[in-house]
Amino acid sequence: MSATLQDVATLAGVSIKTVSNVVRGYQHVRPSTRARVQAAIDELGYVPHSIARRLATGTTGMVAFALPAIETPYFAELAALVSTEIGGFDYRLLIEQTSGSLDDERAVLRGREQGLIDGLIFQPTELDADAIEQFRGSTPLVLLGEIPPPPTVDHVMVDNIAAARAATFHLLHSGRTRIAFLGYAAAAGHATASLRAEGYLSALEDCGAHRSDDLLIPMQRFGAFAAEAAVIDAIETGVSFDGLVCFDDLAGIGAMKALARAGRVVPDDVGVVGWDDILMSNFTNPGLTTVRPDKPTLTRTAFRMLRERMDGAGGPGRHETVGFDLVVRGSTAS
Amino acid sequence: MSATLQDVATLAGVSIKTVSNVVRGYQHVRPSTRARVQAAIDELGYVPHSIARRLATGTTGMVAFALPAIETPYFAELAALVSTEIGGFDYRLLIEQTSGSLDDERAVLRGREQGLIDGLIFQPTELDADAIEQFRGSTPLVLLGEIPPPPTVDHVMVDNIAAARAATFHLLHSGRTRIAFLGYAAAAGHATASLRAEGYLSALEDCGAHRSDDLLIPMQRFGAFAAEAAVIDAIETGVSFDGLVCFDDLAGIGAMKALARAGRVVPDDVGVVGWDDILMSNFTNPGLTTVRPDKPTLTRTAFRMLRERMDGAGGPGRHETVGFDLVVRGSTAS
DNA sequence: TTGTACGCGTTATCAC
DNA sequence: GTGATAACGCGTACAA
Repeated sequence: MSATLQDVATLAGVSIKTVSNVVRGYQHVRPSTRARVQAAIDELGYVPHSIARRLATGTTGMVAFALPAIETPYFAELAALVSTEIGGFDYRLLIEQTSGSLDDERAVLRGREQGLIDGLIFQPTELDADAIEQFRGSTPLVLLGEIPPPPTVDHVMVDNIAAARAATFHLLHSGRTRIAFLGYAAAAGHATASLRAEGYLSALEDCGAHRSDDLLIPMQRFGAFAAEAAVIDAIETGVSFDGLVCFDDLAGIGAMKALARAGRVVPDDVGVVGWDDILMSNFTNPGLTTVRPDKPTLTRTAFRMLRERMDGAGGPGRHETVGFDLVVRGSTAS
Repeated sequence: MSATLQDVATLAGVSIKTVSNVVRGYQHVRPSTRARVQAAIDELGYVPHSIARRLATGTTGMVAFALPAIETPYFAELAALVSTEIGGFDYRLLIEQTSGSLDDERAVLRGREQGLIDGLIFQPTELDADAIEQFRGSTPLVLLGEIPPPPTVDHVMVDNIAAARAATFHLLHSGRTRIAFLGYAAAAGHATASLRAEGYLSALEDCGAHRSDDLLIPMQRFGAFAAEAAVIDAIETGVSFDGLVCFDDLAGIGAMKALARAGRVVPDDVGVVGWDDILMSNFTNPGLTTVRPDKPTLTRTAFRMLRERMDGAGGPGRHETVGFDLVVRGSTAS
C-alpha cells in the first residue's frame, strides 16, 4: 500500500513527529534533518493521507454547494465559480442536488454525516427561515437566494424587487403597455418567484400601467419546456400582451420559442426580458435582454462569509446584497 | 460537540460495539437492546462521523467526477446524471474542474491526497494514454470520452466516427453538396475533434462529395462565442457551404447566430447539425438537429464499471461503447 | 449476543 | 530541535 508517516520516519531514522513537521512546513527543523526526511519522502513517494489528517484536525477541506439541480445553467455557472473560488484556498467542492425537494433540502442541512464538510453554501427553494433554523446543524452555513433568512444565518442575495422593477420599467419605457409576468407562483410560496412578481407589480403601479390577473402567467414547473407550454396556453386563451418579464432566462427562452410558433415577432410584437444572463441568452435570436446578477461577486462574497465562519467567527447572521445589471439585447429593441 | 458512539453506548448502558452494530444494521442484535440503543441515538441526535469511519474502513464514500468545466451544458448534464446515479448507492459526488489544463488533469489523476475518494470518473481532454498510464494512482478509474485509452483502464465512449458519419450523411441525403465541419483541430491533437472530423471526411468520401481544406473550419477555442467568430470568419473569407457539421451543440448554436447575422437562412441556405443534444438545442430557432449520445447509459455504465473496480475487480481495462441517435430538428429540414 | 482492545494515519502536547 | 505518546471516532478480531 501507500507509504505512511511511520515508513518515512523509519527510513529517515527520525520520529514521525519530525516527518510531520517537515511535511507541514514547520519552521524549526534542522536543515540537515529536513533534507534527510525529504529524501525519504521522495524515495517512498509519500503522500499525506487526508482522511487521517482530517480525523486528527477535525477539518475536512471540503465545502459543499447544495443547489436544486446542477444541470440548470444558472446553477452550473455558479458552481463553476464556487469551484474556482474555493480551489484558490485549497478547498474541494462537493455537489449536493436537492431537486427542489423538501426532504433533500432537510437532509442537506442536517448533514447526513458529521465531519464530511467544513462548510455549506446552500440555495434553498422550499425551506423557510424557521425550518432552516430548526434543521441546520453546527457546520458553517451561508445561504444564497431570496428566501428571508433566519436571523442567525449569513445570506447573500440580489435585490429581486429592484431588479424586477428595472426590467419592467425597461419594457414600459419602450412604449409597451401590456406587460405580462411569466412564472408567477411557479411553486406555491416560491420566494424568488414571489419577489420578482412583486417588483413587477410595483413597477406597473408606479407607471399607472395596465394590471390584471390575466397578465400573471403561471408555470407548472420551472424550465424552458414548462415556460413554452405556459405561454402557448396564455396565447390560446386570448391573453394579450406586448411585453413579458420572465422568471428566468430558461423561461424567457421557452417563451421566445412559443411566441415564434404563434407567429408573434420578438421584439416587434412582444418584448421579452429574462433573468440570470446565462450563456445561452447571448445566442437566442434575437438575443435575450436579461437581468444579470453579479455572479462573481455573489460567489466570492458567499465564500468569504463562509471562510470567516469556518475560521470561527461568531455573531448574528449577516446579510449582503450584490448588484445586478440590465443587459439589453435584441429581444427588447424598440 | 456532537455525540459519539461512546456517548450513545454510555447512555444506553452497552458497549460501543453494540451501538456500532445497531448503526450499521447488523442482524444479530437482540430487539430489546436495539430499541434501547436506538432510543439513545435519537435522544442524542447521534450521526456517524464519516471521516472516522472512513479512516477505519479505508473507504470514503466519495466518487469524483473530473471534467473540463462544469458550466459546459453537456458536462453539467452528465454531472447531474452521475450525481443521481451514485446517490442511489450512497456515494457523494466531488467535482473536479480541470479547465482542460494539462497540469490540472495530472493533479486529478495523481490524486492530490490519498484516501479522499474511492473512485474517479474522468473525462480527459489533454492527457494521452501513456500519460494516463503513468500518472494514475491506485484509485479505481473509469475514463469517459474519445481518447484511445491505455490498455489497463476501463473506458466508456460513443462511436464518434460512426456518429459523425451519420450526421454527415443526413446532410448529404437532403441534397446538400458542400458540407463543412466546424471545430477542426480546435486544440492540436484533440482526440474528440479529430475523430469527429475523421468520420465527417469518410462520409464525404463514401458519397463522392466535395472535399476541401476550406471546409474544415478551425476554432481557436471551444464554445459558442469561438464558434460564432469562426463561422463569421469563414464566411468573410469566402468559404462556400450549404451544410455544417459542428463539433458540439455550443458550436452549432454559435454557428447559427453567425449565419443569421450574415443573412444566411437555416435550414434553407445552410443545414446545421450539432452534437450532444443539450437542452438548449430544443430552443434554438429553428431547433438544432444533433447527435444525441445516450447519456443515461453512458453514466450508468461508467459507474457500474467503477463500482466493480471499487469492489476489487481486477483484470485488464474494459471498453464499452454506448449508442447515439440523430435527433432531427428544424436546422436540417429539407 | 455482546464486550475488550487494538489499529487506521495524522496532529498535538508534552517532555527531553 | 526532536522524540514518545495520547487523542480523533469508528470497525473488527477475538474473547467471553
